[in-house]
Amino acid sequence: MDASSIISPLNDAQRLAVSAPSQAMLVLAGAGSGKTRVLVHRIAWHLRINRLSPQNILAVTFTNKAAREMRNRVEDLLNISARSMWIGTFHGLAHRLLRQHAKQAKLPETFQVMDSDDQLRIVKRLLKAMNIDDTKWPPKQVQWFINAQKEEGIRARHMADNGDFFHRQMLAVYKAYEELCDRSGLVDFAELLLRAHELLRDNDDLLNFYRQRFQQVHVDEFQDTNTIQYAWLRLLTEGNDNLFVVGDDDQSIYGWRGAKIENIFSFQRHYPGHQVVRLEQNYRSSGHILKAANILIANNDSRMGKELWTEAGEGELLSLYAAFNEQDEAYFVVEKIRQWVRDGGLRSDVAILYRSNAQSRQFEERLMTTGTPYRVYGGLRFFERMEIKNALAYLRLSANPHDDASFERVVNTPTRGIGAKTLDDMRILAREQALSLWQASIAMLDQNRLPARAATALRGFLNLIVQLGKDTEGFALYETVKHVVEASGLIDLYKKEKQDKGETRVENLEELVNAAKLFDYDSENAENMSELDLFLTHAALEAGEMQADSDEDCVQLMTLHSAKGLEFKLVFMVGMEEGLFPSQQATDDPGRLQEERRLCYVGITRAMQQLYLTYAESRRLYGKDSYPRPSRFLKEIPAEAIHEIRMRANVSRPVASVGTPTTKLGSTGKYRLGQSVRHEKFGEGVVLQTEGEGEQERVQINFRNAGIKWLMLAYAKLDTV
DNA sequence: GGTAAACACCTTTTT
DNA sequence: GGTGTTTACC
Repeated sequence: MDASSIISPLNDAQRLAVSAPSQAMLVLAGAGSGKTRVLVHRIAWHLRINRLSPQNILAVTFTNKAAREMRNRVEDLLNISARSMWIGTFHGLAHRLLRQHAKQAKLPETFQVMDSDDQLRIVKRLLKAMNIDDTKWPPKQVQWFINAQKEEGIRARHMADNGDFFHRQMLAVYKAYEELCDRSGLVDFAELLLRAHELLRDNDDLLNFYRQRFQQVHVDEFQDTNTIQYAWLRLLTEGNDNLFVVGDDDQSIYGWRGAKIENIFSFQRHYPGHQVVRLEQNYRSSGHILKAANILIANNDSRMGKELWTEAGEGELLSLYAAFNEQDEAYFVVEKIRQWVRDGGLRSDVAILYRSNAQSRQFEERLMTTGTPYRVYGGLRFFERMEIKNALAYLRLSANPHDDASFERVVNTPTRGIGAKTLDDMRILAREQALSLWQASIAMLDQNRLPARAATALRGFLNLIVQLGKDTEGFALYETVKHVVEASGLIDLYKKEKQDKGETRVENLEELVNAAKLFDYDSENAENMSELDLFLTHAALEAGEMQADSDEDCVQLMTLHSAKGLEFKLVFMVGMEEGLFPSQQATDDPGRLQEERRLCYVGITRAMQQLYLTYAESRRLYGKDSYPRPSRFLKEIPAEAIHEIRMRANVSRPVASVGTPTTKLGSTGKYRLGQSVRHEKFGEGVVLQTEGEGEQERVQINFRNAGIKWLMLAYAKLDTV
């Protein structure tokens, strides 16, 4: 393979980025402009043209999926094995560094990664143990505080008491949390990054080794990096100017979880010799869609600046539909989808995108009643399920009994008579003497500090854990897992649970055994971890798919956030209302509002062929009726790119469109605009207007099947739905 | 220790 | 209004 074959499938801007000499490079890649392609070809360029070995390449992404894709595409393009190339997520790579240099990182060899659920449990427990009021210091907020500090590289010992009691308590918990994690050999997600940073920062020889090894460093989705991630990248590359970052400031939608869009600006300061390349040619969407996206995002300030264009034609106009309420909205959307399918379209080419998960319900119901297959993204993932986490806790305990998080989790699951009192005493002892719960239990048993019954129960548990380890010696991984889920009593526990739920739990545990069987133990990259350790790490670092992939052709339902990076021929952006999108909390903060606008930009640019925007003039929100105004983003999209859809009955709507909604109430107040009603003969419908009073009061109703009718309230038999 | 009632919550999410 | 979590009670 020569230069031309790496370069020829690229456009001018892509080519410029891929073939540039080694230097700091910022590639501003608009939506659908081929950013992954540029990364992959850039790596190929280094390997083939600059004759770098795969070991000299580092490539960092945010998700395992993106890492896998990049690796596969490099392998496909060059027809090589990219195994020895460090491609992975920030967390995955940090973990790898820590495993390899556990000692220098001041970690026990057996350290385990915990997920945010484990972390939250630990915080809750600490609050209780420290007698801190969890209404004034909510566990979630404490967790957030700890992670935010770590992401800024700040440890508890770096923080001064600023005299504020609230802050002092936070700090105290942070400190206790760090101690507990150290004692238990537990590392949370933020800790992976922070410790990997400290490891390189404090060990010159290590740092030099890796700086020499990684001759080219590539970063995907650079706009999503947080402080510590960027600091880590700088350690590895500053002075060498070998940092190649790809990102899009207009698609930065994770500021709320610590992503620093400013890193893009800092990059330009920190790497003065850098070059900027803009990828603006879009290969995804048609003209009107791009125009809408461009004009919308132009309302933001302090952008790097970028305008998408396409060689494809104008395409179809965007469509705007004003629904009466959320049911009508769902009805409309699903009808359009059915039409699409009738016209030969695939359901999997269709996405319904919403701002918040709660909005999915209406659409699910409608899809269900029409028998349209669909798939909802989000929710619990495989390794996050309770039964799976319980099974993993047993496995972790048998590998490392000092893992307090796992100990707490299963000490009394299934119930074995170890009650709150016993545990409380144990926690106090553990805290006072800085012991793990495991050590504390042994101490209490040795000192006969427990009533006979509790002592027997606790001894039983300790023996069980030890026995699990002994029994499974020499077992294959899946045999170990199988033995543990059975011998721990988990299978029996869930078999007894009420039919439906228990059954799926047992199935999931069986699936876990299966996952262990399929687990690909890559001993080369194992960093002297056992297969079990590696499996447990895999479970924490990669929580797995949301649900089993069905091969059925499904309509895709997801939040705007999870749609990032995906594309669909037909897209519905629903709930385009003030208070929903942009969300209420964002409306009074210009910074957050701009992030909402970027989110809208992300949504629009998901659409390849057709984009529908919908909003409801009335919506039940938290059990109350609301009459939201249409989203400001609708007004920002140029009118000439939008086609406004009229009602199905083809009657001009009684309600004002974009602007103030008519919220005139009928005199009875019973039939409000947008109210769903049922009529004996005409079926279900929606109230459009009311007029008159008392005997003369009439309502206009749009019946789903019978069309629009005026009915006298005095005679019509109407029920509210 | 398991269930039912009371209660708080209510963006977005990956590792 | 719907859901998940804590509390109260048997």
